[in-house]
Amino acid sequence: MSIIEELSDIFGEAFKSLDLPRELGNVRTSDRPEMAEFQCNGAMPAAKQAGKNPREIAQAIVEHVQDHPNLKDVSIAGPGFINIFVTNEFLTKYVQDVQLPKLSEGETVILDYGGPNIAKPMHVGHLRTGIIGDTLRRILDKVGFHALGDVHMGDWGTHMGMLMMDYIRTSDESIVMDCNLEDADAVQTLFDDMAERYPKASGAAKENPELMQEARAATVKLQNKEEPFLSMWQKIRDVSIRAMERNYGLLNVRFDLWKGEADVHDLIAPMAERLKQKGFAVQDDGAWVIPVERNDDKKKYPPLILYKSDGGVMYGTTDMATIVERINLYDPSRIIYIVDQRQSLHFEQLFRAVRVSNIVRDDIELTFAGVGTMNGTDGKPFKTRAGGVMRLSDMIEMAQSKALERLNEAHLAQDMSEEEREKIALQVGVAALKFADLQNQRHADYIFDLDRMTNFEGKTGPYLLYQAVRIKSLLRKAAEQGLNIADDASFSIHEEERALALLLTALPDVLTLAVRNYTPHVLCDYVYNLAQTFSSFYGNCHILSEENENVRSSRLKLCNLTLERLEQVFELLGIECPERM
RNA sequence: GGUCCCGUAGCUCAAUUGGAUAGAGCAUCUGCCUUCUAAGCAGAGGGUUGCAGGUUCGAGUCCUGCCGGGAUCGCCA
Repeated sequence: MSIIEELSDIFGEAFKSLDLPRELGNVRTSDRPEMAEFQCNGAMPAAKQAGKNPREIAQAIVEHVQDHPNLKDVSIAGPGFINIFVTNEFLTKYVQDVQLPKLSEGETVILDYGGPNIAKPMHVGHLRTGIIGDTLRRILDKVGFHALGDVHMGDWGTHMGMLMMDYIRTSDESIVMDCNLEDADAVQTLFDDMAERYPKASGAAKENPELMQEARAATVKLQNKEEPFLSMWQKIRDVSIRAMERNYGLLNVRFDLWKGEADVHDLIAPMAERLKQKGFAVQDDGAWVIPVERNDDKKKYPPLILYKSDGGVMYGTTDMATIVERINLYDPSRIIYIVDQRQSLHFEQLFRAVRVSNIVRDDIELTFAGVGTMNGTDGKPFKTRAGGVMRLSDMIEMAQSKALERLNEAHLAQDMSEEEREKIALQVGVAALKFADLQNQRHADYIFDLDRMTNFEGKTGPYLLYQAVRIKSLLRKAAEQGLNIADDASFSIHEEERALALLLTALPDVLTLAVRNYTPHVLCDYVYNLAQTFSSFYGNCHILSEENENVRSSRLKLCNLTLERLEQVFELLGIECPERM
């Protein structure tokens, strides 16, 4: 139980004793620290329901909880706010025993937050869905779900046909086939070659109908598992996965499932047959579609296209088949799509289609967790200075080298080897990149400014790492000097440490909030707040030189607990923290 | 034209889902390094929450109508 939950219980009981709903007793942290540590606002809605004066109800509640041993002071303010201060003993207990919420008994949740196409370099567009999705996966896993991240790559479309035909036409199949997957350099060379070829092949096919025809034919042969297409495709896929693993790895973004559209190819025909037989799919303009209109739609709603009029399938079809596969293999209670907000219509169609056709039971929750577009400082979709699409690997490299520059300027990590410093620079750069992104609300568009992000001052990833490293350094010094850290019995919280102590207890409720709305940014807010409050404490209270043994050992304990909490959140955000810098 | 999203300090973003005096960072200004890492700390200035109504004890948040920006609207993904 969290401190908020226990307080809510106390006040919930009080409301219940007045024949009012328990929920009115819900307590929250106060946004007015000088007036209260916690507050309960239930008296006002209660007054509305009961037709009474809110202050009278508040008064009754206060009288009911007046002598509770955990509460130091309870008072009424304004129209009926109940302001709460807790006792030191109560706070001390919770500071030392922060339990993360248990929101599931191991239900399976599938998160879909990848989507890169094979044979194409990853670009900045993959950054946001990747890190938000990965963080949500970590959060859900932490609170008791069995969370599975699926990369769901695009590996089965006409773009494969175009690329393969290009190799065949230039008699360069061997470049693909002879590549040794164990040789990192060879893999990189082939990947670069594909990255260069694909846009050319694609452009040529768009202009020349004959080439397009060839590419389509090759794609069909691939889908029929014919050689040499199948082997070639497998090689291209393997090499691409290596590249994805590298990029995602640098960002600490992990997946449990490396599946792609190809994995569900064989499920499509039987699924479509069933849909036709049962009448869920109908013919329209030569295409097979699933109508998904509803009576309360204000405007006619476009159907999901199952088969195009030329017999080909669309991404809605593969997405449906993917849902079929996921239900068959993993029996999830939720599927969450962390994808670009601009696809909201597509997913609404998809969800309606699988519901009306009874592919998905009512008790399975399908969620479209759309993410906003990443724009440049001009407010338009993010581009490089030259106007092109920025590769993800280039962006990570820029963040790293900027971090290295700043480390040198600030005279940090100067006593280390160059290799160590490089590693720290990567950790700092990635922290900057991820935190800059994760702290924004998920669904809104946001402006991505590399210069601002790599400034490393204020509300940034590097600030967080800096605070954590400072604590580590302090604790090392304390250990060297043989100083004691307070144990449970001797630990006490003093006035100037109270704000920090209160924050240390707040993580469970923040986590619950992040899960409820799938919004990791509340965690960023929390961790920054904690780091800043610690920094203020650190500036105001000297620790190692404190002469009062009890005060010193208790402060060391607070340092320990703060570090623990910071590292817990870093883990959830997929941010690595160095030992020293 | 329909639908969806957005509009909060000079800039970039928050605001615990309807709560008290709308908070942070950057930028600007003032202090603080012979004591634990100054990527820091303490403080100041900066707001008609796009506009106009409505709902109620109470609105940045909900409703209606405007204005402005973006996305999207069947055979691409």
